Amino acid sequence: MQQSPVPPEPPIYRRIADGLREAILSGDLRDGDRLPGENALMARHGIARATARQALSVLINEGLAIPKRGSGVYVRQFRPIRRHGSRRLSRDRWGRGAAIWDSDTEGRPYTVDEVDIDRERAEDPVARVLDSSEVWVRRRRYSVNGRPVQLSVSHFPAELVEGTAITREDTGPGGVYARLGELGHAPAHFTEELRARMPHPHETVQLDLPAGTPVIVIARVARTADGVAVEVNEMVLDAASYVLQYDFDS
Amino acid sequence: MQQSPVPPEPPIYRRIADGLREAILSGDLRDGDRLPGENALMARHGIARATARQALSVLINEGLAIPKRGSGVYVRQFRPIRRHGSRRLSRDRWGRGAAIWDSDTEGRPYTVDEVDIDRERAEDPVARVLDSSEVWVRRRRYSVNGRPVQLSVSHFPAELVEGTAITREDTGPGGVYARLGELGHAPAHFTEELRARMPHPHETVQLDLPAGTPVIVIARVARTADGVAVEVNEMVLDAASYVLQYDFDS
DNA sequence: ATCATTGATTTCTCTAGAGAAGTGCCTCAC
DNA sequence: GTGAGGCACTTCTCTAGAGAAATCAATGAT
Repeated sequence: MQQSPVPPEPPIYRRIADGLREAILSGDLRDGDRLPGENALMARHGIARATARQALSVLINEGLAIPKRGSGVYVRQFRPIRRHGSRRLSRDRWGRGAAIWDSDTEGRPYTVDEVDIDRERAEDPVARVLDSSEVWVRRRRYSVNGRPVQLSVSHFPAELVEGTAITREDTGPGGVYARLGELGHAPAHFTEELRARMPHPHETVQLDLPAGTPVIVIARVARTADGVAVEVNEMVLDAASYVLQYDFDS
Repeated sequence: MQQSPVPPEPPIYRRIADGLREAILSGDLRDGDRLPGENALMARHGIARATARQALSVLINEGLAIPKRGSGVYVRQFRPIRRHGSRRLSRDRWGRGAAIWDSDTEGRPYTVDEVDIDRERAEDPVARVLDSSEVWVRRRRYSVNGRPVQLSVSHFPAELVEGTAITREDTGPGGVYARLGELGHAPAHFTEELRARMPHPHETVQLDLPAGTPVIVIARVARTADGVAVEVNEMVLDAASYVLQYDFDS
């Protein structure tokens, strides 16, 4: 026997999800619009509640819709912030309007929600890169317009920054990089390693992420002109809130 | 009245999911191990099938587990490829062992699965950046070890590349960039815009993605030394298969 | 006018059961 | 030995129903 020549048609919940997705992607349903809810889908298609929920959960896990308990299911909106890798190269040499993706022009105020500073024993990869078993750790959460968008954990070699403003909440003008400069260890080279994955539960809570939202994880290593690593910074970004931009030559 | 002082304990399905996640993240369950399935969870916790499924679906949507119909649910593995942004800067100046995340050392063979070349009318953002309403489009799929990992769609201004090898399947030695160089339009500056999101259905099919896997979308613009855009390349990467690395100064 | 309460609507959690469909192993015929 | 068939086990899809919990608007009391 050959393989069945009829492509088996997809299950009900998927056909319903496909229809709704089509409506969203085609623009029939726009940012913030209300989708037909469980009851509406049950009535219209003559299906059980669980099946209607399954259809909606497809869109929710795809990040296209957001459920609001007691209210309804709504089309999600996407209005990201632009984050530049290397500032030095990305100055408006090639002007505006050249971007592929829309993004809110800078100018939105970043606020630091939570700060937590500690001296700790360094974990393995960090210890190896910084060549130091003890580190000062600065944990912060950033928000824009009241919405948390980024978690950041910076590590510094303990002996290097001991007693400086880097170990205090207020790092002074210019921030930690200015302080490192004063110590004769100004960062000159950066390496950013970048991944995307689904968030862990504590990240979901701290960033207030709806289902279906990945996070972008950036591990940045800052080095002096001599190649000595002076900072390891692991950032966790709400992927729906960011467009990252990197510019380079050659 | 004050707010309820008792934090309401999470629902059953979530407590079960938390337990399993703990086992995975702590290493009790390792790559490829089999998780307790629906029947096991039903028996052990005295719950209905739907509730057991709900617990498992949490882990599946988090990308921690992969269901295999007729067989079981298994712990997912993560062994990414490293992709370098700027080759020029990232030469081993700062040696090996300095990376934060493990990744398979290069050397794995890329293969191009599918190629599709067409002359088309350019869509809006591409037309604006390339300053050209007609483009040649090269669509490709890349695989590593037989697994598809990346989709890539390159756009070139039609008048610029008309009649060259860029419009043919075999672009010759050095690829499209060598051909652009021969035309006097060698790429010198690159801008990469980068997002992460859940995949669209056709991406799920083409990359054979399990649930809970985000994609990384990179829009790269290549420009000549004069700042003229000569290529727009939109890439879609399986996020579980990649670590991206960018190096820059200042 | 302002605030508390009520009620309708909505999503969320869970039970119980049933058949379909894919996987993998074992047995039996050859 | 080797292959075919069957069987147990697994995930997948769906039905029907019920109560909990959050939201939102309207109503009523102050």
